[in-house]
Amino acid sequence: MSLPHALLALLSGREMTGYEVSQQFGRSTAHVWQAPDSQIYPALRRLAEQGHLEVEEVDDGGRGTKKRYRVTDAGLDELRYWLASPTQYRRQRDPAYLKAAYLEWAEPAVVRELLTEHIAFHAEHLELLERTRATLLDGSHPTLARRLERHPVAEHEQIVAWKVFAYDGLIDQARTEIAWARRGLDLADRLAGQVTDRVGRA
Amino acid sequence: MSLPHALLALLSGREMTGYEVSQQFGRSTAHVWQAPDSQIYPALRRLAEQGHLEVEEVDDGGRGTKKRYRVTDAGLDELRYWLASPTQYRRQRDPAYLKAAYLEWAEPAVVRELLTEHIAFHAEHLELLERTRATLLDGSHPTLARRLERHPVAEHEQIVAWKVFAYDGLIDQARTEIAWARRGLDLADRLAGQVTDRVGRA
DNA sequence: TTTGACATGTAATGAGTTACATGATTTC
DNA sequence: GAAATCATGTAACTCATTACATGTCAAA
Repeated sequence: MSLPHALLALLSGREMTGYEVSQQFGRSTAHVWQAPDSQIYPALRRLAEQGHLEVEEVDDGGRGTKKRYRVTDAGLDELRYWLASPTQYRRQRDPAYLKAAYLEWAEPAVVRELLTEHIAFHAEHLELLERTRATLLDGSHPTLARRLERHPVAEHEQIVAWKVFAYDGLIDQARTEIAWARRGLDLADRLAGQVTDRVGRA
Repeated sequence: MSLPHALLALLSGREMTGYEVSQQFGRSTAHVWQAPDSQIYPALRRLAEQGHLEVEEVDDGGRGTKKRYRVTDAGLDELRYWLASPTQYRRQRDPAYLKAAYLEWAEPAVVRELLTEHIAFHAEHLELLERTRATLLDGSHPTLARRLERHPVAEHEQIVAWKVFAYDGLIDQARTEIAWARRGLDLADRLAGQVTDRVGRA
């Protein structure tokens, strides 16, 4: 149930239209919380109904109207309340680890493909995370830059530091996954070697 | 959509009643895939309807009947098919990391509590994982022991190795989380120190 | 005698996914 | 002329969660 809080957190940086929010959810916020448009637009409407967001209808030059959302004081209170309430850890559900525990049912080729794809997936993710982390530090992250404008300079270091901290954790996670899958490939080789040995001796 | 596959994987070790399955989902399988009873019983029924499981009604001495489920050949095929199909990586949705990225909105005391709880949660989890890993290696893991009985000795090492591999990954994940949150506590101290400095100088 | 294990679910609700709908404008 | 971007959703469905329901038996 954190989607509304993810939206409040994102909009705490600056006001945005629904479309901009959905764009951010495809870029920066996506690293910690992903959601499709079909969840975002209704969630924004509900937050507005609850008074956590303020809506302004903006004319969009002939092609209809767009809605600009701004966090209200009640919305900021809700954000702080959520940060202070106990974190709801989600149930463990990891398809890759579930598969890993039962790899005795898979052919060696399947095992290798699975682990290779695990590495590829997280390597790509890792690269993206590292690139984004760099933009946080060199000031070229547009959403962060706009966020900082609204805060006194004394607070900037703190704001940046927590964002970098979050990315550091995600980067560590990705590296952990890659290292694990590499050890899995080594294990696959060892197990294959043993089978070969037995066949050779027979 | 991996719950049915988690059930097939678990039942590939030996036949079980619905209750035993739900017990295992509270113990060994839970580390990679958790589900409540209300999901497990209907899922077992659906797997039986699809022919992936075989049901046997067992009289339970006066107190009704229980159902014993056994994986069919079609069920094993489905398990192998699932292992070979591309892993569906789930959308990133981590409340702890979402909070971390916006900790500038939280009081220092809230930050510390959050990170301390993150450490406690994963430390407890880690301990459980390490204890379970040990039982896999010393032969005292009951579900694994029963699974091995049904396989030739030559395959035992392989079966155990993949289970241990999965646990090793989960253990690394838990350690990564703990290390990350510890660095967060250091960061909180550093940021608090700076505020104190400024106040001191003023 | 009450607690916990055994045994199997249903019902209501909420969260999340996939596919689709619509139409303008800008860029290649 | 086609593709991408802007802009906002609905509808149908599946998956997951929480709470509840029901009754027996064994052990403390």
